Amino acid sequence: MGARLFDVKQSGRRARRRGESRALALGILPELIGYHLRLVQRAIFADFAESVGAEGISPGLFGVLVLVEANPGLKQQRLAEAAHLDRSSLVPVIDKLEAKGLVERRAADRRSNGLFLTAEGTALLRSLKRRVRRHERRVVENLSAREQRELIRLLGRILPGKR
Amino acid sequence: MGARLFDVKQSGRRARRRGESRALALGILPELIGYHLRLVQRAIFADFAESVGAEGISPGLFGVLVLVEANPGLKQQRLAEAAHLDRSSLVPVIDKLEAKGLVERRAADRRSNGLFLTAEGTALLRSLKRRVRRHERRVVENLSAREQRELIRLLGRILPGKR
DNA sequence: TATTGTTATACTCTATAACTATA
DNA sequence: TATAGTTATAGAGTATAACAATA
Repeated sequence: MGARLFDVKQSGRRARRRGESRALALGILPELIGYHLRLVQRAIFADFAESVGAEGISPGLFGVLVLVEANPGLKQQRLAEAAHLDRSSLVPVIDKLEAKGLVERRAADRRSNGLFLTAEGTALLRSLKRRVRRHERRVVENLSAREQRELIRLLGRILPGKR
Repeated sequence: MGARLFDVKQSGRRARRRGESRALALGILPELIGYHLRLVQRAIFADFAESVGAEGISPGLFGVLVLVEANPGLKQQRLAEAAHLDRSSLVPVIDKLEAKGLVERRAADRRSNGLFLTAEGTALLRSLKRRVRRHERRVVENLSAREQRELIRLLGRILPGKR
Protein backbone atom coordinates (compact mmCIF):
# COMPACT_ATOMS: atom_id res chain seq x y z
CA MET A 1 0.00 0.00 0.00
CA GLY A 2 2.50 2.63 -1.10
CA ALA A 3 2.44 5.97 -2.85
CA ARG A 4 0.74 4.51 -5.90
CA LEU A 5 -2.55 3.66 -4.28
CA PHE A 6 -2.52 6.86 -2.30
CA ASP A 7 -2.06 8.88 -5.46
CA VAL A 8 -4.94 7.11 -7.10
CA LYS A 9 -7.14 7.87 -4.12
CA GLN A 10 -5.95 11.45 -4.05
CA SER A 11 -6.56 12.03 -7.74
CA GLY A 12 -9.98 10.45 -7.36
CA ARG A 13 -10.77 12.81 -4.52
CA ARG A 14 -9.39 15.76 -6.41
CA ALA A 15 -11.45 14.85 -9.43
CA ARG A 16 -14.57 14.58 -7.31
CA ARG A 17 -13.82 17.91 -5.66
CA ARG A 18 -13.66 19.39 -9.17
CA GLY A 19 -17.21 18.13 -9.77
CA GLU A 20 -16.18 15.12 -11.81
CA SER A 21 -16.61 11.64 -10.45
CA ARG A 22 -15.23 8.20 -10.85
CA ALA A 23 -16.51 6.60 -14.04
CA LEU A 24 -19.37 4.20 -13.49
CA ALA A 25 -18.76 0.53 -14.14
CA LEU A 26 -20.82 -0.34 -17.21
CA GLY A 27 -20.85 -4.11 -16.87
CA ILE A 28 -21.79 -5.95 -20.03
CA LEU A 29 -23.31 -2.90 -21.74
CA PRO A 30 -20.35 -1.82 -23.93
CA GLU A 31 -20.36 -5.25 -25.58
CA LEU A 32 -23.90 -4.71 -26.84
CA ILE A 33 -24.57 -3.13 -30.21
CA GLY A 34 -27.95 -1.95 -28.96
CA TYR A 35 -26.29 0.07 -26.19
CA HIS A 36 -24.05 1.91 -28.64
CA LEU A 37 -26.93 2.48 -31.02
CA ARG A 38 -28.96 4.08 -28.23
CA LEU A 39 -26.17 6.47 -27.33
CA VAL A 40 -25.57 7.40 -30.95
CA GLN A 41 -29.23 7.86 -31.73
CA ARG A 42 -29.68 10.10 -28.69
CA ALA A 43 -26.86 12.32 -29.90
CA ILE A 44 -28.14 12.43 -33.47
CA PHE A 45 -31.66 13.22 -32.28
CA ALA A 46 -30.41 16.09 -30.14
CA ASP A 47 -28.33 17.52 -32.97
CA PHE A 48 -31.26 17.18 -35.37
CA ALA A 49 -33.63 18.96 -33.00
CA GLU A 50 -31.14 21.77 -32.56
CA SER A 51 -30.14 22.25 -36.17
CA VAL A 52 -33.22 21.18 -38.15
CA GLY A 53 -36.17 21.17 -35.77
CA ALA A 54 -36.91 24.89 -35.58
CA GLU A 55 -40.42 24.48 -37.02
CA GLY A 56 -41.22 21.57 -34.72
CA ILE A 57 -40.19 19.00 -37.33
CA SER A 58 -38.85 15.80 -35.77
CA PRO A 59 -36.90 13.18 -37.69
CA GLY A 60 -40.12 11.21 -38.05
CA LEU A 61 -42.09 14.14 -39.49
CA PHE A 62 -39.20 14.94 -41.81
CA GLY A 63 -39.28 11.37 -43.05
CA VAL A 64 -43.00 11.59 -43.74
CA LEU A 65 -42.56 14.81 -45.70
CA VAL A 66 -39.82 13.21 -47.79
CA LEU A 67 -41.96 10.16 -48.53
CA VAL A 68 -44.99 12.23 -49.49
CA GLU A 69 -42.90 14.38 -51.80
CA ALA A 70 -41.28 11.35 -53.42
CA ASN A 71 -44.65 9.56 -53.81
CA PRO A 72 -47.34 12.13 -54.53
CA GLY A 73 -50.83 10.82 -53.90
CA LEU A 74 -49.57 8.23 -51.43
CA LYS A 75 -52.37 6.65 -49.41
CA GLN A 76 -52.25 6.78 -45.62
CA GLN A 77 -52.40 3.01 -45.34
CA ARG A 78 -49.33 2.60 -47.53
CA LEU A 79 -47.42 5.36 -45.77
CA ALA A 80 -48.19 3.81 -42.39
CA GLU A 81 -46.69 0.51 -43.56
CA ALA A 82 -43.60 2.26 -44.89
CA ALA A 83 -43.15 4.07 -41.59
CA HIS A 84 -43.81 0.91 -39.53
CA LEU A 85 -46.80 2.59 -37.89
CA ASP A 86 -50.31 1.39 -37.29
CA ARG A 87 -52.67 3.27 -39.59
CA SER A 88 -54.38 4.75 -36.54
CA SER A 89 -51.03 6.08 -35.32
CA LEU A 90 -50.49 7.90 -38.58
CA VAL A 91 -53.69 9.92 -38.25
CA PRO A 92 -52.39 12.44 -35.69
CA VAL A 93 -49.13 12.67 -37.64
CA ILE A 94 -50.92 13.76 -40.80
CA ASP A 95 -53.24 15.95 -38.73
CA LYS A 96 -50.23 17.81 -37.40
CA LEU A 97 -48.62 18.26 -40.82
CA GLU A 98 -51.95 19.39 -42.23
CA ALA A 99 -52.41 21.86 -39.35
CA LYS A 100 -49.00 23.29 -40.19
CA GLY A 101 -50.18 23.68 -43.78
CA LEU A 102 -47.49 21.39 -45.17
CA VAL A 103 -49.51 18.39 -46.34
CA GLU A 104 -52.93 18.02 -47.89
CA ARG A 105 -55.34 15.09 -47.88
CA ARG A 106 -57.16 14.85 -51.22
CA ALA A 107 -59.93 12.30 -51.60
CA ALA A 108 -58.71 9.58 -53.99
CA ASP A 109 -61.96 7.71 -53.91
CA ARG A 110 -64.61 8.17 -51.27
CA ARG A 111 -62.89 6.13 -48.63
CA SER A 112 -59.18 6.84 -49.16
CA ASN A 113 -57.00 9.93 -49.23
CA GLY A 114 -54.07 10.70 -51.45
CA LEU A 115 -51.42 12.75 -49.67
CA PHE A 116 -49.70 15.71 -51.32
CA LEU A 117 -47.33 18.42 -50.21
CA THR A 118 -48.73 21.92 -50.36
CA ALA A 119 -46.66 24.67 -51.96
CA GLU A 120 -45.65 25.69 -48.46
CA GLY A 121 -44.72 22.09 -47.65
CA THR A 122 -42.57 21.85 -50.76
CA ALA A 123 -40.80 25.09 -49.91
CA LEU A 124 -40.21 24.15 -46.28
CA LEU A 125 -38.98 20.70 -47.24
CA ARG A 126 -36.42 22.26 -49.56
CA SER A 127 -35.08 24.25 -46.64
CA LEU A 128 -35.27 21.26 -44.29
CA LYS A 129 -33.28 19.11 -46.70
CA ARG A 130 -30.52 21.70 -46.83
CA ARG A 131 -30.38 21.75 -43.04
CA VAL A 132 -30.52 17.96 -42.84
CA ARG A 133 -27.57 17.66 -45.22
CA ARG A 134 -25.57 20.02 -43.01
CA HIS A 135 -26.63 18.03 -39.95
CA GLU A 136 -25.60 14.81 -41.67
CA ARG A 137 -22.18 16.25 -42.50
CA ARG A 138 -21.70 17.03 -38.82
CA VAL A 139 -22.87 13.55 -37.84
CA VAL A 140 -20.23 11.83 -39.95
CA GLU A 141 -17.51 14.47 -39.82
CA ASN A 142 -15.11 12.07 -38.13
CA LEU A 143 -15.62 9.37 -40.75
CA SER A 144 -13.99 9.15 -44.15
CA ALA A 145 -16.25 8.60 -47.17
CA ARG A 146 -15.19 4.97 -47.15
CA GLU A 147 -16.01 4.61 -43.47
CA GLN A 148 -19.42 6.17 -44.01
CA ARG A 149 -20.23 3.62 -46.70
CA GLU A 150 -18.87 0.84 -44.50
CA LEU A 151 -21.02 1.93 -41.57
CA ILE A 152 -24.18 1.85 -43.67
CA ARG A 153 -23.18 -1.51 -45.10
CA LEU A 154 -22.61 -2.99 -41.64
CA LEU A 155 -25.89 -1.57 -40.32
CA GLY A 156 -27.63 -3.21 -43.27
CA ARG A 157 -26.36 -6.58 -42.09
CA ILE A 158 -27.91 -6.29 -38.63
CA LEU A 159 -30.95 -8.57 -38.29
CA PRO A 160 -31.72 -8.16 -42.00
CA GLY A 161 -34.52 -10.71 -41.90
CA LYS A 162 -36.36 -8.74 -39.24
CA ARG A 163 -37.14 -5.79 -41.52
CA MET B 1 -42.19 2.00 -76.32
CA GLY B 2 -41.76 -1.66 -77.18
CA ALA B 3 -42.08 -4.94 -75.34
CA ARG B 4 -39.70 -3.75 -72.62
CA LEU B 5 -41.92 -1.11 -71.10
CA PHE B 6 -44.94 -3.36 -71.43
CA ASP B 7 -43.16 -6.12 -69.54
CA VAL B 8 -42.27 -3.77 -66.74
CA LYS B 9 -45.87 -2.71 -66.41
CA GLN B 10 -47.07 -6.31 -66.55
CA SER B 11 -44.68 -7.51 -63.90
CA GLY B 12 -45.67 -4.60 -61.72
CA ARG B 13 -49.31 -5.53 -62.09
CA ARG B 14 -48.57 -9.16 -61.47
CA ALA B 15 -46.61 -8.29 -58.36
CA ARG B 16 -49.48 -6.17 -57.08
CA ARG B 17 -51.97 -8.93 -57.79
CA ARG B 18 -49.79 -11.18 -55.63
CA GLY B 19 -50.23 -8.70 -52.77
CA GLU B 20 -46.86 -7.04 -53.18
CA SER B 21 -46.60 -3.49 -54.37
CA ARG B 22 -44.16 -1.27 -56.11
CA ALA B 23 -41.42 -0.15 -53.77
CA LEU B 24 -41.90 3.32 -52.39
CA ALA B 25 -39.48 6.02 -53.48
CA LEU B 26 -37.43 6.86 -50.39
CA GLY B 27 -35.99 10.18 -51.53
CA ILE B 28 -33.01 11.34 -49.52
CA LEU B 29 -33.61 8.99 -46.59
CA PRO B 30 -31.21 6.15 -47.49
CA GLU B 31 -28.34 8.65 -47.49
CA LEU B 32 -28.95 9.49 -43.83
CA ILE B 33 -27.26 7.57 -41.05
CA GLY B 34 -30.12 8.43 -38.73
CA TYR B 35 -32.59 6.68 -41.02
CA HIS B 36 -30.60 3.45 -41.01
CA LEU B 37 -30.09 3.66 -37.26
CA ARG B 38 -33.84 3.95 -36.73
CA LEU B 39 -34.56 0.87 -38.82
CA VAL B 40 -31.87 -1.12 -37.08
CA GLN B 41 -32.91 -0.06 -33.63
CA ARG B 42 -36.55 -0.95 -34.33
CA ALA B 43 -35.47 -4.44 -35.33
CA ILE B 44 -33.18 -4.88 -32.34
CA PHE B 45 -35.85 -3.63 -29.98
CA ALA B 46 -38.39 -6.08 -31.38
CA ASP B 47 -35.95 -8.99 -31.12
CA PHE B 48 -35.05 -7.99 -27.57
CA ALA B 49 -38.69 -7.80 -26.51
CA GLU B 50 -39.35 -11.22 -28.00
CA SER B 51 -36.27 -13.03 -26.73
CA VAL B 52 -35.44 -11.25 -23.46
CA GLY B 53 -38.50 -9.26 -22.39
CA ALA B 54 -40.61 -12.06 -20.93
CA GLU B 55 -40.67 -10.48 -17.45
CA GLY B 56 -41.50 -7.05 -18.81
CA ILE B 57 -37.85 -6.01 -18.89
CA SER B 58 -37.12 -3.49 -21.64
CA PRO B 59 -33.61 -2.64 -22.84
CA GLY B 60 -33.73 0.41 -20.57
CA LEU B 61 -34.66 -1.58 -17.47
CA PHE B 62 -32.03 -4.18 -18.30
CA GLY B 63 -29.46 -1.40 -18.51
CA VAL B 64 -30.47 -0.09 -15.09
CA LEU B 65 -30.17 -3.55 -13.55
CA VAL B 66 -26.70 -3.97 -15.04
CA LEU B 67 -25.56 -0.59 -13.72
CA VAL B 68 -26.92 -1.24 -10.23
CA GLU B 69 -25.22 -4.63 -10.10
CA ALA B 70 -21.92 -3.18 -11.32
CA ASN B 71 -22.12 -0.24 -8.90
CA PRO B 72 -23.76 -1.41 -5.68
CA GLY B 73 -25.04 1.45 -3.57
CA LEU B 74 -25.34 3.75 -6.59
CA LYS B 75 -27.35 6.89 -5.84
CA GLN B 76 -30.40 7.73 -7.92
CA GLN B 77 -28.96 11.07 -8.95
CA ARG B 78 -25.82 9.44 -10.34
CA LEU B 79 -27.75 6.69 -12.09
CA ALA B 80 -30.06 9.23 -13.70
CA GLU B 81 -27.05 11.07 -15.13
CA ALA B 82 -25.56 7.84 -16.45
CA ALA B 83 -28.86 6.93 -18.10
CA HIS B 84 -29.34 10.45 -19.50
CA LEU B 85 -32.58 10.81 -17.54
CA ASP B 86 -33.88 13.58 -15.36
CA ARG B 87 -33.77 12.47 -11.74
CA SER B 88 -37.58 12.76 -11.61
CA SER B 89 -37.87 10.41 -14.59
CA LEU B 90 -35.84 7.79 -12.80
CA VAL B 91 -38.28 7.59 -9.88
CA PRO B 92 -40.96 5.53 -11.67
CA VAL B 93 -38.22 3.35 -13.18
CA ILE B 94 -36.88 2.39 -9.75
CA ASP B 95 -40.44 2.13 -8.43
CA LYS B 96 -41.17 -0.46 -11.08
CA LEU B 97 -38.00 -2.47 -10.41
CA GLU B 98 -38.69 -2.30 -6.69
CA ALA B 99 -42.29 -3.44 -7.24
CA LYS B 100 -40.92 -6.44 -9.15
CA GLY B 101 -38.69 -7.17 -6.17
CA LEU B 102 -35.49 -6.79 -8.18
CA VAL B 103 -33.99 -3.62 -6.69
CA GLU B 104 -33.91 -2.16 -3.22
CA ARG B 105 -33.53 1.44 -2.05
CA ARG B 106 -31.45 1.58 1.13
CA ALA B 107 -31.03 4.92 2.87
CA ALA B 108 -27.42 6.07 2.45
CA ASP B 109 -27.87 9.19 4.51
CA ARG B 110 -31.21 10.73 5.39
CA ARG B 111 -31.78 12.32 2.01
CA SER B 112 -30.26 9.89 -0.48
CA ASN B 113 -30.75 6.24 -1.37
CA GLY B 114 -28.20 3.68 -2.33
CA LEU B 115 -29.52 1.18 -4.85
CA PHE B 116 -28.87 -2.55 -4.57
CA LEU B 117 -30.05 -5.64 -6.35
CA THR B 118 -32.07 -8.04 -4.25
CA ALA B 119 -31.23 -11.74 -4.31
CA GLU B 120 -34.10 -12.14 -6.75
CA GLY B 121 -32.76 -9.29 -8.89
CA THR B 122 -29.32 -10.87 -8.99
CA ALA B 123 -30.77 -14.20 -10.02
CA LEU B 124 -33.02 -12.73 -12.69
CA LEU B 125 -30.21 -10.60 -14.06
CA ARG B 126 -28.06 -13.71 -14.45
CA SER B 127 -30.78 -15.24 -16.59
CA LEU B 128 -31.37 -11.98 -18.49
CA LYS B 129 -27.69 -11.69 -19.33
CA ARG B 130 -27.67 -15.19 -20.79
CA ARG B 131 -30.67 -14.30 -22.95
CA VAL B 132 -29.16 -10.95 -23.93
CA ARG B 133 -25.96 -12.66 -25.08
CA ARG B 134 -28.00 -15.02 -27.26
CA HIS B 135 -29.97 -12.04 -28.59
CA GLU B 136 -26.72 -10.21 -29.32
CA ARG B 137 -25.37 -13.23 -31.20
CA ARG B 138 -28.47 -13.13 -33.40
CA VAL B 139 -28.13 -9.38 -33.91
CA VAL B 140 -24.61 -9.70 -35.30
CA GLU B 141 -24.84 -13.15 -36.85
CA ASN B 142 -24.14 -11.75 -40.31
CA LEU B 143 -21.02 -9.91 -39.18
CA SER B 144 -17.56 -11.36 -38.67
CA ALA B 145 -15.81 -10.65 -35.38
CA ARG B 146 -13.74 -8.05 -37.19
CA GLU B 147 -16.85 -6.40 -38.63
CA GLN B 148 -18.48 -6.30 -35.19
CA ARG B 149 -15.48 -4.46 -33.77
CA GLU B 150 -15.43 -2.15 -36.78
CA LEU B 151 -19.11 -1.32 -36.37
CA ILE B 152 -18.65 -0.37 -32.72
CA ARG B 153 -15.58 1.66 -33.63
CA LEU B 154 -17.45 3.56 -36.35
CA LEU B 155 -20.45 4.20 -34.08
CA GLY B 156 -18.03 5.62 -31.51
CA ARG B 157 -16.92 8.21 -34.04
CA ILE B 158 -20.43 9.56 -34.61
CA LEU B 159 -20.86 12.98 -32.98
CA PRO B 160 -18.42 12.01 -30.23
CA GLY B 161 -18.41 15.48 -28.72
CA LYS B 162 -22.15 15.36 -28.19
CA ARG B 163 -22.02 12.64 -25.57
C1' DT C 1 -27.73 27.47 0.08
C1' DA C 2 -27.35 23.52 -2.74
C1' DT C 3 -28.67 18.83 -3.22
C1' DT C 4 -31.74 14.58 -3.18
C1' DG C 5 -35.71 12.47 -3.91
C1' DT C 6 -40.46 12.95 -4.78
C1' DT C 7 -45.00 14.53 -6.60
C1' DA C 8 -48.11 16.64 -9.81
C1' DT C 9 -48.66 17.41 -14.27
C1' DA C 10 -48.27 17.25 -19.12
C1' DC C 11 -46.56 16.01 -23.65
C1' DT C 12 -45.01 12.71 -27.36
C1' DC C 13 -45.33 8.51 -29.51
C1' DT C 14 -47.47 4.44 -30.27
C1' DA C 15 -50.86 0.52 -29.95
C1' DT C 16 -55.56 -1.97 -29.75
C1' DA C 17 -60.37 -2.13 -30.42
C1' DA C 18 -64.39 -0.49 -32.18
C1' DC C 19 -66.92 2.41 -35.49
C1' DT C 20 -68.30 4.42 -40.17
C1' DA C 21 -68.30 4.56 -44.82
C1' DT C 22 -67.30 2.46 -48.92
C1' DA C 23 -64.93 -0.70 -52.39
C1' DT D 1 -66.70 -9.10 -46.91
C1' DA D 2 -62.56 -6.63 -46.76
C1' DT D 3 -60.50 -2.17 -46.67
C1' DA D 4 -59.50 3.00 -45.40
C1' DG D 5 -59.68 6.22 -42.26
C1' DT D 6 -61.04 7.69 -37.81
C1' DT D 7 -62.04 7.87 -32.79
C1' DA D 8 -61.61 6.64 -28.01
C1' DT D 9 -58.62 5.01 -24.97
C1' DA D 10 -54.50 3.42 -22.80
C1' DG D 11 -49.62 2.71 -21.84
C1' DA D 12 -44.63 3.72 -22.01
C1' DG D 13 -41.29 7.09 -21.62
C1' DT D 14 -39.81 11.44 -20.61
C1' DA D 15 -39.72 16.44 -19.09
C1' DT D 16 -40.58 20.75 -16.10
C1' DA D 17 -41.80 22.94 -11.89
C1' DA D 18 -42.55 22.97 -7.23
C1' DC D 19 -41.95 20.89 -2.67
C1' DA D 20 -39.93 18.76 1.64
C1' DA D 21 -36.13 17.17 3.95
C1' DT D 22 -31.47 17.45 4.78
C1' DA D 23 -26.39 18.10 3.69
